[in-house]
Amino acid sequence: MAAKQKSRPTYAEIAKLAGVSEATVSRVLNGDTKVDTDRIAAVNLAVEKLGYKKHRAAAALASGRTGLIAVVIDDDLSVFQDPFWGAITNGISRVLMEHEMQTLLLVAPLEKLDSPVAQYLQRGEVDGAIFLQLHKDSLIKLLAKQNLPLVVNGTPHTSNPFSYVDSDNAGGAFAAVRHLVEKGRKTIAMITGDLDNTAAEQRLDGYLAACQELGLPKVKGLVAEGDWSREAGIQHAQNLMQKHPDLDAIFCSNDVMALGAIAAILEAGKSVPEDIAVIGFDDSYLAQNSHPGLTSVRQDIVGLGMEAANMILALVHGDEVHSEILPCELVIRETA
Amino acid sequence: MAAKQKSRPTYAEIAKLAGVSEATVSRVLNGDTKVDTDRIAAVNLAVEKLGYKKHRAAAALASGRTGLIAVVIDDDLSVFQDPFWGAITNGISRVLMEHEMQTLLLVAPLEKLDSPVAQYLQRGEVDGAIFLQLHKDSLIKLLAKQNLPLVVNGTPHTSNPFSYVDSDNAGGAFAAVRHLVEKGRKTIAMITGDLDNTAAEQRLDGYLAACQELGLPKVKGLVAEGDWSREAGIQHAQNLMQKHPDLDAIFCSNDVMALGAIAAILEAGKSVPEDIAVIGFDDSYLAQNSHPGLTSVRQDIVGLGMEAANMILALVHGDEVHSEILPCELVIRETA
DNA sequence: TTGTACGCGTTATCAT
DNA sequence: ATGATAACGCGTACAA
Repeated sequence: MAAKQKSRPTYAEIAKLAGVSEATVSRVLNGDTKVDTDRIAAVNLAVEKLGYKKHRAAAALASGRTGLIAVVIDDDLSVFQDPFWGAITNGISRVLMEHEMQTLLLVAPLEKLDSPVAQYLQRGEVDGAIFLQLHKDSLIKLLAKQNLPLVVNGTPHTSNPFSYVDSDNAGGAFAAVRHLVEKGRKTIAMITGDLDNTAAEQRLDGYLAACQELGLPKVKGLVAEGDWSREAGIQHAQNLMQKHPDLDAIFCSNDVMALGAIAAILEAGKSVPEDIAVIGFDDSYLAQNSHPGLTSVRQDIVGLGMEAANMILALVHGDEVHSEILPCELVIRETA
Repeated sequence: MAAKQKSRPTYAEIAKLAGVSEATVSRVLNGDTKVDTDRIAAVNLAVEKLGYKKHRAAAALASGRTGLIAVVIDDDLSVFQDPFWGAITNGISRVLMEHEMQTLLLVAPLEKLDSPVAQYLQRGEVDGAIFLQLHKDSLIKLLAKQNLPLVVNGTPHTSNPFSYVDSDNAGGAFAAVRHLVEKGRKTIAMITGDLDNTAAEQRLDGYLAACQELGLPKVKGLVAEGDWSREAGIQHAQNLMQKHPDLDAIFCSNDVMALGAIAAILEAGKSVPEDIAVIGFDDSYLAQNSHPGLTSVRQDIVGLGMEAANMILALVHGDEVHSEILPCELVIRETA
């Protein structure tokens, strides 16, 4: 054994110093109201004096609660690059720490129901789990059955009663199109994300709703399904320009495709935004550092994380929660 | 089966099923060699049959080891956007999971020695810690004194014997300058990062070494100290172009400043790379999605994480480790 | 090599 | 409201 730790104070010492029983110490430290005021003070004083900190393993063993919340990321390539995870995890972690809970990071493929992560979650080693970018609902259905508190980032496919947080994707898309219309654009195309994805779907819905409500003429072939990649942005922008010579705006479901589209437009000898305006989605690092500056729909990613954390805390506490939709904000730069 | 709380199997049940004592079960499950082969088999069979998984809290309480490694991120704004931490954390997590260890994420400001994170780490609630992007060495000095296994990402300022992982910043910078020279560039400037930062320092060293070894004429004022920001890239590029009309290349200490420099160059009516070549550092998302494509020095970020994890595992195990420097690779695109 | 027995620090139940 | 005291599940001296 690596002998090292000078042994920490325990309830026994606090109890002795405060002149109460260990049970009372426990009550005070766990916020039990039915304790005499003087004794509460005495215990707190002793805690202070001894520099006592609760031993989490012992508490976990006795109570069955670990003080750990899992943040689960389905391990695919996007994780390596997308700053989204950093921001949302930051928001989660911040809130959890305020509540003396810790963030356990689980990054692994989730395809199978018997994957290491799936097993781990079923083992009761965390008090709850927050899923980021869930590809399939099967795992969370299983976990929900086992009464593990769950929060999902992004609208789930199923209408099952999962609590989730999400951005107002439709609203953000609507705002983008409205801005384009206000700028006098008439022929506005959209390059969507992978439409298996609910966010992509919602952004398309927002675009379609805006087109209709704002009285844009219905033109066929203005919507192209992309896959979030730069290449998709390039390809679809080229196609759209060919088929619609009067095209004067493209709304893209993320910034990467928007930058691809801009590259294609410039390559074709047209200018942005003079000839064709472009709006992206996410207001990512990319948008902020692009030249010309990319107009984009900002999500409050840290806010999503904080909401998710608050929800999981409520669920762990046994409270009811309702899903949260956070508003988006259009950040106007030079491309639209 | 309508039992609602299917309580998990414990040593008692395994012991009974395998016909051995609980102590023997413990020995088998912890890899003690001095156990009869037949009994090992019997225990393993029972474990399999019962679907037993160790209760980590109980093990932690009894052994003093938690099975948790903290990944500590000094909470500043960069965390929100920089994809670096996602990649490195991914590498860490992957390796730890293979060894049945979990990744505990600690994101908070570390300025003070008595910050919540600092206290947490001193409380023995993790078996070790990996520090990402450490600004000051004071905290790790304190923790090292308390024998907490530590690994730092990035070269520490102090020459204290901290184990660390880092990219070969100097080597990467050297390769960038060599590439520029090979392309016929004569007047190569550098915009550094904040030189308090060891990575920025090392990249500058690599640049200076290359200038000397490759026989570039010594010109004053070709090095500008930036602060990693886009604005720094813009400003310094403007200054450099003014002061050095024959400037034909700029090497930047990160991609953000490189993109800022490119924007400034284009704004000044010059072309990239025809008039002035630009190389960044990190080969980030930004470089990969920029237009024109940014030539940049790639770090093996996931590799850094994996190395860090392997090192901390060795340290926890009581082994000696030596710091690791991973090579960088120049990714050539259009700007140089 | 194996088993006994106790300890780890906290929580929760049960009397009082 | 308070205090004994029994779990919680595992690790490990010590004995055999």
